[in-house]
Amino acid sequence: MASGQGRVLELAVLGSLHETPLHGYELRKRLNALLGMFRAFSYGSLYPCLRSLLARGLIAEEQPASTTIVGGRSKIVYKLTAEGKERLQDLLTQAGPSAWEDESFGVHFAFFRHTEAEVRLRILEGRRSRLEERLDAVRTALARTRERLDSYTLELQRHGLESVEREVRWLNELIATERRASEEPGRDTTSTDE
Amino acid sequence: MASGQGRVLELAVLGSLHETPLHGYELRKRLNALLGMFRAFSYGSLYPCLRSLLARGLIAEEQPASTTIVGGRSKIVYKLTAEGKERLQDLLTQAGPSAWEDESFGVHFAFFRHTEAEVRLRILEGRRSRLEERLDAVRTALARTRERLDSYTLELQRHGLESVEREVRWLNELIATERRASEEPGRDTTSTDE
DNA sequence: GTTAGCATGTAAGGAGTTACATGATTTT
DNA sequence: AAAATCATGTAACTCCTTACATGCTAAC
Repeated sequence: MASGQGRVLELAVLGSLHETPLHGYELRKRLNALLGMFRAFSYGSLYPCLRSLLARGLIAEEQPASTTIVGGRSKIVYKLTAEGKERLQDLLTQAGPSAWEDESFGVHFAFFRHTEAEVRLRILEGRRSRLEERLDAVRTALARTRERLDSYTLELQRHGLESVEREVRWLNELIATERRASEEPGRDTTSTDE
Repeated sequence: MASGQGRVLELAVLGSLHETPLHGYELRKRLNALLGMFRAFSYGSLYPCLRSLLARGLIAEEQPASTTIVGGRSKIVYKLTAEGKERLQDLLTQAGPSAWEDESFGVHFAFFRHTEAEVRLRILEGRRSRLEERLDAVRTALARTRERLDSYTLELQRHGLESVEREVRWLNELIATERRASEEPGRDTTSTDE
């Protein structure tokens, strides 16, 4: 009964609108260009989400200042309200499973430049432990296996392990970079918008 | 109204039970060991799926021949019926989007040794085109982008592209291997069970 | 003039998760 | 004797997709 649409899509929408006002159709294209490698949203989820956000006062329709008014059913351009910005900050501050699970990590990462350095670090580390747990679980299960596995199963395991290991190494680099940046007294990386 | 649970889980269950009869709890562990890098199933989906399969006559309870009968609520070991084997073959023969999308590809691949060589090839090629479409879409969208992207967004794009490109290369190798095997007049790889 | 793409929306349903409820069995 | 883990199951809920319905506008 929270509101209808999920937090991942909500974050994606609020985050995108924070950069620039957009209408639904283009918003979806942006999102799918930004996150296309990880997930894709359909109109059937986007429009209801926009409605919900509008009803909750987190976004508002922007008056088209002498542009794109052609008549009939035109674009509805949405922009973030003050409450929407607050809500966005709130979502971006949450460093928990809801930030580092498969479905959500990409979206959270995509808006890292609006996220505090501390939170960024905790999310990256959280994701890394999540993946390492998974590696452990599969590796120990594999070690306990009595029967010989066929070549396809083995290949799938090998490829899966390798992919996850690669992501762990990627995270290691990102974490190291974050640490270096936060210890460095020079220029700040805590890119503040506004 | 098809039956309740989805085809992916159904395939995973039928495929596992084809190797050896199992009870729900262990079935889940097997599945999550086999597919743990790609997805994980919970009991809340597994048990209803088993009930549905039982009701449809695709699996049956195995009589515990003088073993593991302790009293009260014991293990319920399921085995594949003749209809279940047919259904499994049916599912394994379907080479369409339902076989090469993200959620299903891993499961289909995991049981490739029960799949005909021709179907294997079409699934691998289908997955490859799917990923290439995705690459194209994201790359052209990226090329059309006017604004400069921040470093996190760029890093996400770079990592995403690289991961997908890696999977495409992996698929290329697998496809080449399949082709070589099918042209080779020597020993067959069309591993028939039974 | 018709296909393709832009633009918005809804209803129904699919596929699974979470949280709960229950109890046996093994390990510490 | 407490804690962990084995074992089965259900109800409510989440989140998203598919398919549909509608109409405008640009390109060919």
